Amino acid sequence: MRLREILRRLREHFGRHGWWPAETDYEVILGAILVQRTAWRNVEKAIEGMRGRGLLDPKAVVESELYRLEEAVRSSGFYRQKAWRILAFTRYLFDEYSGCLKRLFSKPTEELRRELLELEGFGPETVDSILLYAVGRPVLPVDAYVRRTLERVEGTATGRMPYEELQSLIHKNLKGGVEAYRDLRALTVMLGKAYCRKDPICLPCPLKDICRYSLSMKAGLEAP
DNA sequence: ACCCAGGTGGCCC
DNA sequence: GGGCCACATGGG
Repeated sequence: MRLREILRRLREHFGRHGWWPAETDYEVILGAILVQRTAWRNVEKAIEGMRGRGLLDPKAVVESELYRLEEAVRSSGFYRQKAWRILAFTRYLFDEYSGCLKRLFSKPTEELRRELLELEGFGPETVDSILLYAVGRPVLPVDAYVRRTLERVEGTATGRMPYEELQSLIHKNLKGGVEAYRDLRALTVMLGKAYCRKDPICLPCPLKDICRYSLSMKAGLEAP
């Protein structure tokens, strides 16, 4: 897998961008839940909905009524499940860790990962996003953008591997630690958005000449 | 009136 | 392991 090369080109093209758009660790967790199968612009509204109701703080959330949380996050879609998942996680945080994220985060990566995966609505991508962007562990969330990028550069056999299998293959082939994984995740998202067919931007796609496959235009890896 | 977006869980074979 | 479905809103 040419992950080093992919990352090098993306960094050269977009600059370093180890982002997660959030002010606090708790907000990263909220965003990771709210963004499930949803466009980020709708998540922003939901976060603002929570901010407007004073709900960006775990203490406020755990004392809040479910319906109030639901109306706050309505714009993110699947709002009933998401409100419940946020409330259930926050209750668990208070029941098990006195509401202290630092205490939860102090566990070893594998143990913490297994524990978070037990929570309702915390699948592998949500958990790994939290591990990478809130806890700061070298774990790559394998999202749709990473998959589509690898499908085109390396082929569908790679892009469609089961989650854990693909993730460990990536971990084996890219050792740059937290910074590398944050950049790879962020920059593949930026690539997908920048080269979406509907986007008017017309620059050469930084990966075009190393793509073995171009399936559909949908993921946007075709240069315009 | 479609189709899609930075998933997850349940059910089926 | 893989295929299908519900979950729901906002934008193109």
